[in-house]
Amino acid sequence: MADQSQGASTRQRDESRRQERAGRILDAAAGLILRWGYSKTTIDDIARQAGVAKGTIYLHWKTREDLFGALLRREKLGLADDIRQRIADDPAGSALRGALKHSALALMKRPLLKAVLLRDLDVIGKLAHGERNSAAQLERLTGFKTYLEFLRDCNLVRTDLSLRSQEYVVSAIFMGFFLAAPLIPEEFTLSDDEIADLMAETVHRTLEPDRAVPADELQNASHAFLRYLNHATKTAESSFSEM
Amino acid sequence: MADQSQGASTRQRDESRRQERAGRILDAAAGLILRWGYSKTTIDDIARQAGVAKGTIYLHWKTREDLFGALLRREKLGLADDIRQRIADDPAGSALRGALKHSALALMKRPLLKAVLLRDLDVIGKLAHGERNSAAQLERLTGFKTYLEFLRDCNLVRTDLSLRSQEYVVSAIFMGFFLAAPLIPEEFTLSDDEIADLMAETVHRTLEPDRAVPADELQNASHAFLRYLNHATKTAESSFSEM
DNA sequence: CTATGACCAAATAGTCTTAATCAGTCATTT
DNA sequence: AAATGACTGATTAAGACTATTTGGTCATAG
Repeated sequence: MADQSQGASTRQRDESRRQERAGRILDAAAGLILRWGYSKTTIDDIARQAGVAKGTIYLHWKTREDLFGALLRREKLGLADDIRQRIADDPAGSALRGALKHSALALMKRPLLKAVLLRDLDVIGKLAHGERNSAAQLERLTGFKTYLEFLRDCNLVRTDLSLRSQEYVVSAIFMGFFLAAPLIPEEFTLSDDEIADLMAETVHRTLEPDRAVPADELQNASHAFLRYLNHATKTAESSFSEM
Repeated sequence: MADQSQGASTRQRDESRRQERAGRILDAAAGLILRWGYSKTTIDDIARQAGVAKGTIYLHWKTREDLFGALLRREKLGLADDIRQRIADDPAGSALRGALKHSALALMKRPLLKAVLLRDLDVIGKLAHGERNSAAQLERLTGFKTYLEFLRDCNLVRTDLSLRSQEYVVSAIFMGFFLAAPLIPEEFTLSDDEIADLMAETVHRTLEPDRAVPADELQNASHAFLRYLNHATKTAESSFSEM
């Protein structure tokens, strides 16, 4: 006999409906967590918001933490996709400055990840806590390091500066432009796009040589960054920890 | 008659002893607050540590908050002095980059103010809380603005960038290099001096024109920054609020 | 076979009472 | 007059107990 009782397409459809429902649940969780914070968001709330019974949620994830882990993972993968999209739409700006600018802009549109990055404890609670120097974060940074090393080999960033320093500079600029916004009095803040552009310019002037870069080298840089993204994506897929 | 019962020199000596004792008390408070945090530091602790009776503390300050206000004020004035000293010792590096570098280095040596800046709540508790957008902070920023405006007038910083953006860039760089250190995994951090130098270089390459600057213009810049410092100092003297 | 929601144990929040601590005062000592 | 530390009232912590909530399960319905 071919199939027991259901056709392959049925099984497939069931699986896709399942995925869609999982997505709805995660959507509900994301919305609630942003509105009420991590610790105040209960499984019952999520079930009600998603229009499923509580038990259904446990058909998808074993524990509450698994659910939030999946949510963060989805956010990270989505972020990586957004960045890839932006880079694809702007191949000219794919050197280091472009990578940072597009990452920043994409990140600003993801309030959950923004909260994680800014360690906005009201929102994420202890979800991403106690993992500050987690293996994943380290791996992410070392992945970034190989990207930077590649850029150095291509002379797409200055080489008269140690790799270590360069890493610190990139991190500091990225975090600074991000963190400054909420800490500065309102009347001094700028729009997301202005911030991203200024960040890009800062990185450019500080770390990139001012020679004109041929298009094919930009392609290389672009590919290297995509490799980094893919690497980061892979580690995100297999781990629960924070950014 | 001349004096009632004590000579002027005696009165003077008493006053200086008084000042010295006030200093000892503030020293004790600073040490305890750094070790145990603001909320866990009691007046009794401070008195014991300073070797005075509790009542004596109230001969100097009306309330606990007054004491901590005085402590913060003293720290701020000391910081300003340190910065002035550094600038005086390095007149060549007194353009914007030097101002930031010296401010950063001076600040790093003042753990209490560093905690306030980094909003290290474990240390400062609610001491500097609820004043985020305080009038003092605003005034400080506007004071900095006039400094920046002066630098623009002298062509000591780029003018092809709005003042507003420039302010944001300076803030972001300053905060970024500061905040990155504790958030980055240990094996990626740098020494204070390295950080300050990188910060200075970043500010230089991002905001300063690369023309060679004559010594007399540097003098001007130096004076302008000292004016800003004096302004900030004055507002610190008259107010209790945070940095 | 899937989805549900009543159900349970465990954790959390709330309530009340008691004990301890602390900021600030002031009578006493030096 | 200056300095002290025992004292006080008010705030906070601790504890004991109860009520509520919540993560997770599972027998049942569809």
